[in-house]
Amino acid sequence: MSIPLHTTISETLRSQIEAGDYSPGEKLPSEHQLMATFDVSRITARRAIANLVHQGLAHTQRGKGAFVTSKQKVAYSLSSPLVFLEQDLAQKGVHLSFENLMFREEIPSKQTCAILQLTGQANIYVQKKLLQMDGAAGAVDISYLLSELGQRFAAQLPNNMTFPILEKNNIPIEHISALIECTQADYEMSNYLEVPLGHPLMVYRYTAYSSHHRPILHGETISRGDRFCYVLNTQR
Amino acid sequence: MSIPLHTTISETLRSQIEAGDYSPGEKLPSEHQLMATFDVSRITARRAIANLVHQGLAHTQRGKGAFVTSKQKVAYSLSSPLVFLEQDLAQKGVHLSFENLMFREEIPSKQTCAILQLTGQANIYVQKKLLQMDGAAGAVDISYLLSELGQRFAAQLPNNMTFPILEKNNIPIEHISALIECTQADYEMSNYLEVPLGHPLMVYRYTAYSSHHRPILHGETISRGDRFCYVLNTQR
DNA sequence: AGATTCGACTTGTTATAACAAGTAAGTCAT
DNA sequence: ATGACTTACTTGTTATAACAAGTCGAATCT
Repeated sequence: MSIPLHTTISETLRSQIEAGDYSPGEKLPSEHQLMATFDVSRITARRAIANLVHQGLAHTQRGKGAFVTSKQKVAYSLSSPLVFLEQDLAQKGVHLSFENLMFREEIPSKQTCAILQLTGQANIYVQKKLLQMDGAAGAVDISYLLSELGQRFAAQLPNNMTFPILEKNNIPIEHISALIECTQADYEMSNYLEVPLGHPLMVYRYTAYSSHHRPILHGETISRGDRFCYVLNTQR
Repeated sequence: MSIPLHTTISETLRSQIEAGDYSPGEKLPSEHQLMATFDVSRITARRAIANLVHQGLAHTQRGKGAFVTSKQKVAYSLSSPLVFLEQDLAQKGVHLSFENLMFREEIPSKQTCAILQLTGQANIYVQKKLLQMDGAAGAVDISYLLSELGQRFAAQLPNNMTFPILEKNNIPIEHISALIECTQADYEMSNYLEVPLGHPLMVYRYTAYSSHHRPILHGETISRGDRFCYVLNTQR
């Protein structure tokens, strides 16, 4: 069984990257250079570069070229006691900032009603924030908050992360139930996070409970898989 | 600014998938059908399908066609008390089996030495297993075990998961330190896990400690991002 | 009834080609 | 020194084309 040409070329380039011939951030040969070097068509050269992009080893920019990706993940701790994202990243020398994309009251979906244990005709507040790490888009946080809390802190929430505001106002989070999965960037997320379509994303889907096991906040943090990871410790 | 044709087509197909026009497992229109429907070249039709594949919405098979992916993730619990993978999945009606790919003694890397706190010229046992869920490849587990444990349980370990063997032999795991990240499948992993190149994978990288905080096992479980997720509960 | 073959359909690979759109460096005018 | 313009290089989009390799169902043979 023969190996496709585009695979041969991309594996050659990968070996060169891994051997240190190309450093993170360094420009890879252009499509024309690859055509000449390997005596192939442009479509084959492009496919080889696309293979590297699909493996997260390179990224391309129209008019500029293809570059080796810079690998630098920030680890967020999931262990007890809860540490807030901003503080956790600040300890690691990463500046977290964010852009408020949405903050409004709306009718919750049935699923959100179930998760937040809402009765009657209660509304919720939905927030959407684009989190930037050292100025570069890193994650999108979408969350749903009990209406009474959304109203109460409407002035503060669009400009702050939610957990610290609750903490400051004597609404401490006692317990978080969460799921971690990875997905692939669709067009919406690829635009927000400045990644190619299909880029791996980590989703931290959480429900936060205050005292008496009351769910008050539900949401998900969708972060770039190449920029973010989670660490945790489990005791018997 | 105009939207590329291939994006228009793939977004149309995506809407149809999400509207239920195509059920999970159902065949999508062939490239020729898309060419006729949208009056485009084959390369544009192929690119539209590739967009869906990159988003995890479809998968293709040469000679057969393109199919809507079946979304079914298995959640593995990371919470205390530790539950072993086999039992956890069995409770969810998923049969876990595995194929032993490697079990041998070797000289550890410097990194593995540091993690397992090895002194002198100690060796370790490396194991590689392909985990199958209901017969389909779901994860690859690669782990490094203290040499004395590898030797002692050499007959049992290739045919069993490691944690239960240690438990049965009074070497209980007291604490696990772990990192969760996602990556993209390279050629090796795409072959093992039967996914396209670049498919998102979840990596659970762990170090397990026995009594007296002694690290005895280090490894990583690399699982298909479309088949697997983690759930956890965090208390204050 | 089962095995084999064949034809049609399907995706995968590789080629040539033209034009669009973005970037960067050099040149020129102010 | 700065801004505008030009040129060259780069990736992105879309087209046509041919052949390879896999799948499936129908027809034929044993």
